[in-house]
Amino acid sequence: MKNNKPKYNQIIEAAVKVIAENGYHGSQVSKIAKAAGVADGTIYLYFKNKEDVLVSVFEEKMGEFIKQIEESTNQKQNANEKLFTLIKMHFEQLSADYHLAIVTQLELRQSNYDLRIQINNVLKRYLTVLDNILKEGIQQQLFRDDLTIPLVRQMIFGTLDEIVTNWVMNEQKYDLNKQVPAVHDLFMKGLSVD
Amino acid sequence: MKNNKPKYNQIIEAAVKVIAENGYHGSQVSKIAKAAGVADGTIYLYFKNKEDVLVSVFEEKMGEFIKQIEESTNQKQNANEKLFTLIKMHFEQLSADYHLAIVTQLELRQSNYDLRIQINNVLKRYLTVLDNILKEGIQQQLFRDDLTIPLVRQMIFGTLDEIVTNWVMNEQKYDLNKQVPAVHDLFMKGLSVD
Amino acid sequence: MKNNKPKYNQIIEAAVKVIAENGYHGSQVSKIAKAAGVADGTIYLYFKNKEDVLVSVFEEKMGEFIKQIEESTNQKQNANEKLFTLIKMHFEQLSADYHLAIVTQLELRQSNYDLRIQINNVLKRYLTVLDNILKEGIQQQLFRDDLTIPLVRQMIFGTLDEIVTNWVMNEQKYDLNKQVPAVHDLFMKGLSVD
Amino acid sequence: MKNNKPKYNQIIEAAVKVIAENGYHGSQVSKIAKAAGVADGTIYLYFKNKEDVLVSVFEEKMGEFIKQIEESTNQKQNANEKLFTLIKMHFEQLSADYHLAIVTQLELRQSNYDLRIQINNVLKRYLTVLDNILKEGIQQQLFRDDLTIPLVRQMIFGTLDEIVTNWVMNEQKYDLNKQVPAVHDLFMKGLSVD
DNA sequence: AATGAATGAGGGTTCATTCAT
DNA sequence: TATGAATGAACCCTCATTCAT
Repeated sequence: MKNNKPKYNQIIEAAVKVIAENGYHGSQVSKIAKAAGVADGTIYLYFKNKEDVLVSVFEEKMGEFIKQIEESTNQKQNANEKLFTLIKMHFEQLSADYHLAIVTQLELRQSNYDLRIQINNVLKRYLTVLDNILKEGIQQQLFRDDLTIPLVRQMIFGTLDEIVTNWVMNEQKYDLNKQVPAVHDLFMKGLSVD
Repeated sequence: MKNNKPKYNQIIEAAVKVIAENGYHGSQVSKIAKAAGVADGTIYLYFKNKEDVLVSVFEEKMGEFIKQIEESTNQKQNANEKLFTLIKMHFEQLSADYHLAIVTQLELRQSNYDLRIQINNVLKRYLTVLDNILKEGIQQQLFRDDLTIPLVRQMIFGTLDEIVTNWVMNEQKYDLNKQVPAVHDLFMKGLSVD
Repeated sequence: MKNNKPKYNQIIEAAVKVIAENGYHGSQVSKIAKAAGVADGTIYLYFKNKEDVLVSVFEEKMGEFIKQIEESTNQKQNANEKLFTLIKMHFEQLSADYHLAIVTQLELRQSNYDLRIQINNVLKRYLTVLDNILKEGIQQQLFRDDLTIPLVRQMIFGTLDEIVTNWVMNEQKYDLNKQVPAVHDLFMKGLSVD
Repeated sequence: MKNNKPKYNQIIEAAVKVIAENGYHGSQVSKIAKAAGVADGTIYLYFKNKEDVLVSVFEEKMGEFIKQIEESTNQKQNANEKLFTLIKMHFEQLSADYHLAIVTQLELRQSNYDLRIQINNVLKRYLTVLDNILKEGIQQQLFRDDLTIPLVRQMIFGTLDEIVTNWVMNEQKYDLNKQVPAVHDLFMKGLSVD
């Protein structure tokens, strides 16, 4: 198992730090290696190439990110609360990890098409969580039954992602966590007065 | 005036085509020049450097994109219809220009931080249009008066952007325009049953 | 005749100014053209190529420089006075023309081998003046008759050139003209005590 | 230590050869690398950039050149003999190294202002040797005590440099070493008959 | 397993020169 | 004569990857 090798994790952690501090294009393999305390060549004993390092960063970090959301939402009984928890956990985790937020929202987006395909694969698990909450909400008659699930999923994910990106680009000046109720309320009630 | 110079436009059009077909990192200056039917050096008579070409592509294309949305929404009387028109025009224009959709949704996002800052400046006009519709809707008592405008704006933009990006990444297999009423409905009514 | 064309001289004068202010490598044809108030292409109506401009600058300016020295030394009766006058005129003329001194001592030396060959041709007239003074001095029994003329010529030219170059590189902080008697004295008497 | 790295010296030697044979402007990094038997990128493991290679060539070669002169003159007892030895060593060393003479006398002078500043710094050691000989000569009452040392230093250096440059530009057709006594004699006795 | 010196392909940009007007 | 827009060849440097030790 990859993850049990200590150097593997050293490299992943170093990569997050280096990318957050130097940007995607300022993160040479040699810089990551140095930050990880290994030789350049050692990177290639644990990763196929540089792209594999970046994908792995995303997989490891987003895997944990999604796992936390899964576990937290599972503890809630109804879809409404689950949605609230998902939003809360999404904002909370990225608020808590300064480096990670920069890396996922800004830097890894500069990767090429192929890398983004792989990133999307990782995100599928997140989208599945969302889909399940939506289905459950409809069954529980908390959500409208005429909703197109993929569309709603895109709305929710697009919104959360946009909000976090804006927050990161504004140098994280305000408290993201305070937005949770308003965002949840917006999803639930929409714009209309009645 | 920049725009009246035919070579300027030739280069812009060539850049869109080359970037759409070769990806951001596969779009060398020489490739763009060849596609535009000019010499490499000619690029530098019209643009400061390669980045300036890319910024200009975005400015010209998104400028027109936003102008169309502004004009169309201005012809509508109430905020509800304006929002509908905005969504419709957003999807319509990107549906209609295969290359442009790829470039704006996928390729230009791979640009570095500085370029993305400039891209965001161009998008401000779009966000202003959105903000004005929202303010108008609240005044007209069509939208709830407890809405946080920046948040709603982020929701709408994030959603539309995510939907278009998904459509492009799915190789534009389905008809984006058919989604307009559902998206509009989603924004208006939210998820709740009542 | 080249010299009667006003544009020819405009370009020469512009070249001296531009090279003095921007250095050899910062003096593009377009910059010289602009300073001369002509179009880039016009340069090529009066000069074969850029190198020809630079050679012509040297020819024109050094031609006048040497002519002044020839005329002044011719008015002196003996070789000793002629040598004194040559040194005086050499320093005087370069002291008086700030731009010219920079161009001849520093910038044109950065030219390539071929250009320097042509520069040396221009300097031959100067060296001939020197040789004649030396021959005359020997005939007049003012100078030792065992002198090797080419060697002495190289000593005198090398010395004057080195002194002026040092003065230019020290940003012309001291008065070059005050050095004339000491330099002349040095040439005449050498280092020995007796 | 730089000098113990074999590649460092390979590159220096290759640079001298390439510059001597192709001229300053014909000496691309790739050409130097090829001549040194290393990859282009290897140059940048040992030198900051191309200019650093050229400065280092001058530092290494002139450093050795000056060291030889220092050691040889130190073995002589009086200033007169030291001056003779300095001239002799100056001519001897450049006579002995065909490539080096071309590089120092012709090609490196085509470098830009910044590089020439650094070259001048290297030469300061040579000028100090000269100054010390002059001071010693005055103390020993072998040289006139009314000499202005900087001026005499400029005369001697300017003369030697001009003589060697002429010899190189004449394709080294005559024996430079035979000139030593005459040059020394000229410095000592000057031009005057008495 | 680990090292790190060495590799070498690849591209944005400048600028002397040309030529249609 | 004069223009100046257009040309396109030329080059330094970076950095992901390899491989002998």
